[in-house]
Amino acid sequence: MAENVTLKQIAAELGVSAMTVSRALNNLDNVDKKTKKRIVEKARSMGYTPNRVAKSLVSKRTYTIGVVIPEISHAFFAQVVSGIENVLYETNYQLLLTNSAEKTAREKKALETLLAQQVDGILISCSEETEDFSLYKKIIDSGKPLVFFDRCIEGIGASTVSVDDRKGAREMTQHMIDHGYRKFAYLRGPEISIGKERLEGYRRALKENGIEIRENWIVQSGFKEKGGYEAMIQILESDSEIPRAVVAVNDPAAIGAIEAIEEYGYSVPEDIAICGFTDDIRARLLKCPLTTVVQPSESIGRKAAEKLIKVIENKNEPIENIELLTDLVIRKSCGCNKPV
Amino acid sequence: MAENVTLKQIAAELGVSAMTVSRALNNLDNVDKKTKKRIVEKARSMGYTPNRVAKSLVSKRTYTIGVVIPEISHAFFAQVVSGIENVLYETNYQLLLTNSAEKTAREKKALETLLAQQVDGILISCSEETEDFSLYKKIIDSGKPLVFFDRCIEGIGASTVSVDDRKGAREMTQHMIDHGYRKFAYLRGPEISIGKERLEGYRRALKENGIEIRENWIVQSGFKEKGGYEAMIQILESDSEIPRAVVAVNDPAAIGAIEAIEEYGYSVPEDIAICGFTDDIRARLLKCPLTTVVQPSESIGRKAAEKLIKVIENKNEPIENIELLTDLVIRKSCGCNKPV
DNA sequence: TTGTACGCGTTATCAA
DNA sequence: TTGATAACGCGTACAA
Repeated sequence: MAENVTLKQIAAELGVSAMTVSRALNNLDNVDKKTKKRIVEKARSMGYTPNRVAKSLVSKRTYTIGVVIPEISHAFFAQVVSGIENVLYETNYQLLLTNSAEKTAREKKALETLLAQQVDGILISCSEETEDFSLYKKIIDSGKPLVFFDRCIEGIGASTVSVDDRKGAREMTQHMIDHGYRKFAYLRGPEISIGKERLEGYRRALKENGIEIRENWIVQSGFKEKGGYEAMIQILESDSEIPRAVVAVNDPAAIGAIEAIEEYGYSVPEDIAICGFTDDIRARLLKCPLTTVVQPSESIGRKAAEKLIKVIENKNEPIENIELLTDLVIRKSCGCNKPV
Repeated sequence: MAENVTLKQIAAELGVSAMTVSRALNNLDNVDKKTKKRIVEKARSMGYTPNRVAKSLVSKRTYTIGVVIPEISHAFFAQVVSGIENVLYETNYQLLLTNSAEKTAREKKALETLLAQQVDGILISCSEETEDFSLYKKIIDSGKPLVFFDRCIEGIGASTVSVDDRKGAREMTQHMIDHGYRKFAYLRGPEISIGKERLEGYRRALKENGIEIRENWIVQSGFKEKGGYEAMIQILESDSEIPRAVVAVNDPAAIGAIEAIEEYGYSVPEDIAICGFTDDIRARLLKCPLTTVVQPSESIGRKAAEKLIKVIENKNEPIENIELLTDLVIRKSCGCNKPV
């Protein structure tokens, strides 16, 4: 295969030095107009493309951003990535995408590879499994720019971009309370930022309204359909009673739970009202459209990428915890247009 | 910030040469066991990470694959990327993701950047807009491994991985014909591979059954909801008659068309039956679930990545046009469980 | 205006 | 078993 054309080759063809070619092609200094013209034309005709690898080795900049997400095929993350990509396109950075598949080990490997690749910065949304933050800390302490998005670790020296999960969950729960529900269950996510924050929002809302918090109705569901399904079954079988309303950590979990509810012969929202979080693309299309909390996914990606680039380009950029606002989307699954 | 540790630094600490460190860390040759142990430990304690940029400069390999897709937030492509990512993870390649946003200009820039980055190979699904294949041809002719997926250009020297679109469209249309429909309209995509193939499948099916093909009911819709909506309106207003059945180039177009149909006071499938292509995540969830053709999106990504890696690692790898099979998913929108 | 020398971090090659 | 040297392609610094 035709090897890539190099500065040296162009120089040889033209009988000038490689340096002159470099200068001409980078619009630098004073290069004789005629020489420059010859060089530019020759470069084009030979199909020259600057070798970024060599450039990076010298400049210690790769103009590449590493992104670690827990699951690409999850629509929310796809949209976040889309937001990131748009910013990087505008700013001439490249996107190196890795997937942790929710596994700590895979996330670790991804981060190490990104560092080896000399990415200029890292955007990461933590895997569901990760409990040990020491690797994040090490990277941050080494001075490598890093920004968390969506599933963030605050207080370890990096900026974060997330939605105000606690507030969103609290408002959602409050909405259900306002409608008269009193017997609540909660499908909780793992012990990472958003899981914790949303549960806390749920707890607050109940507490503020003097409603009993049944700990055995706060069940671990993870972030996926299957976990939601299983957690819901656990609740339905745990007691002689069933909850009147369920708040789920996200839409996939809620969708799984609905399946369980219906398998047990109950209907949504007449017997059990339920709401989610995320506004999954499917939420509005369900037989009983899901009430949920919208997260501005594309904006999260944009903001995170913008912040990261600021950090990269200005070492004094302050650490920020950026919170975007959520909105409630009231559909049918919360039963708020029907009597309790 | 703490600069990255280099071989030289480790060597200096240990009083050996950089070369020995390199050998020890790469499990090469004969390195004294004790020396090796000392080196490995030192490397770990100093937090050494090999610099891939420097490695690449020497080896001319980056273990990086560039992917160009038309739209990340499109669920189908997100799944394809997921399939690609899985293969790359298993084979220790990295994924450089770019988005053409369906624009030729952006696609061109993406390809040039990927080449400058010295990716080992390229996976691309053509943008909707692209009509000039000379850049693809130039890249392929230069010997840079490239594999098309989903939206492919055949016959210009690169392998392709796609579904048998023509067959899928033909079967879908045949299914509607079997159910008794005779007055068909078609929402067509752009003039790229899959657009052409599906239209051809549609034409064949009608022809084989001796059904009239109304050219003014074959309308350009593009690949998105908005285009489908507008195309459908054009059909509904073009004539005193309306079609009894509509075959759409993909699900988003069909979804847009359904909106138009309903706005005009018709219902699906009673007045107008419709089917799509892709099995979008929303298809099954629509008020009237959409009959469609399933494409094995994740497999497309896997196969394309696997083929590309074979091409990279074996220069004699033959050019193939890999076709994956589609399946019909009969839901309600084709009206096949109701009288015509 | 143009050229030379050198270094970025790694590996291949040949010598010790 | 280990080391010295050169090379990958480019850009900085200095010299001509």
